[in-house]
Amino acid sequence: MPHIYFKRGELYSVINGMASTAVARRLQKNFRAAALEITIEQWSVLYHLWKEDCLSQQELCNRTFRDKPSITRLIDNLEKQKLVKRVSSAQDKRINLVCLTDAAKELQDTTLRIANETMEEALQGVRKDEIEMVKNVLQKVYDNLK
Amino acid sequence: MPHIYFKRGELYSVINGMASTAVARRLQKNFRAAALEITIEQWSVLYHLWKEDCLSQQELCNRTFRDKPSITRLIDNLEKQKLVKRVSSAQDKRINLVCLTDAAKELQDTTLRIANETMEEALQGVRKDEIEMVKNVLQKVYDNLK
DNA sequence: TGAAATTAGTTGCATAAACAACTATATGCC
DNA sequence: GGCATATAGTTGTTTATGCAACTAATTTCA
Repeated sequence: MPHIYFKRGELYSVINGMASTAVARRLQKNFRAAALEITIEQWSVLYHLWKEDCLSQQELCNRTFRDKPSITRLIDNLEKQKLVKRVSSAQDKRINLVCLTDAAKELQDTTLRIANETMEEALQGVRKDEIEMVKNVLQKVYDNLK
Repeated sequence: MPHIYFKRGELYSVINGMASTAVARRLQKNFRAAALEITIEQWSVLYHLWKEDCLSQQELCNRTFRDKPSITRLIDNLEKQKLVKRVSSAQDKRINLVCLTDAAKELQDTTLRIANETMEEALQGVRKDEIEMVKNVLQKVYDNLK
């Protein structure tokens, strides 16, 4: 009868997303407080498009760690809100390029400022080298399971 | 025009749940492979009940970091699957105590073994002191936003 | 060339989460 | 006692996720 309960440091509490959920909720709350009508999931897609516009849906899957149906529906909703549009690729008709509208471009600065402020708040009292170490460990966990 | 993009170490990638999502998916996959018909969210509720049976829904909210409607519906589904039952508290009629059935008690050992194995796999190459540091940082993040 | 396999994206279905509004019970306090 | 307030839980609505099955376009290769 194994009553081990995650002897290697309570993995459950390490990685159950307690912190990421808290950050996500706070970020969503701060968006709402600024009258920004987007979800953090939608924002995470826009975030990658601001770095590089007109990515394929598959590329957005890779960069946001979501599966294809999730991206399909996020893009559906972003398109309804006139924040992106699907443009069929001329080279490969299977591919939809997802491109930002002007309205989405206008959201960039405000939402990134809010995200940075939220992160500052979340990481108060955490040293840079600690952040680096957390990043490295979480990356290793991700790679271990990939 | 703030093009900072999380200067304090790409908080987005630190905490966006990439690792916790990967662990959750793997755990779910391993449950399915063992013909266990529960979701990881349901399992996370059972996990706390195995530690201490007959908690109130509110207490389950606190321990699993979920809000009340989420717990209501998780308990609804667990009750449909005959894994828990709601017992009205004699002292306070507002309170439902959520108690394990025998069927749920039988799931404990197998699912905990699978969870431990999944965690071993996820944490390969990660030292104990690194796990401790990650726990501490994520706890600090959580406390900062609470 | 043309059939098989691969890749990109969509749809259906079940579960889960966030938020607001709601009911019911209990507590505080005058 | 009785009214105001707080607490426990439920319901409705919208959004998001996971999985499987599906269509359409492209690539592989005999």
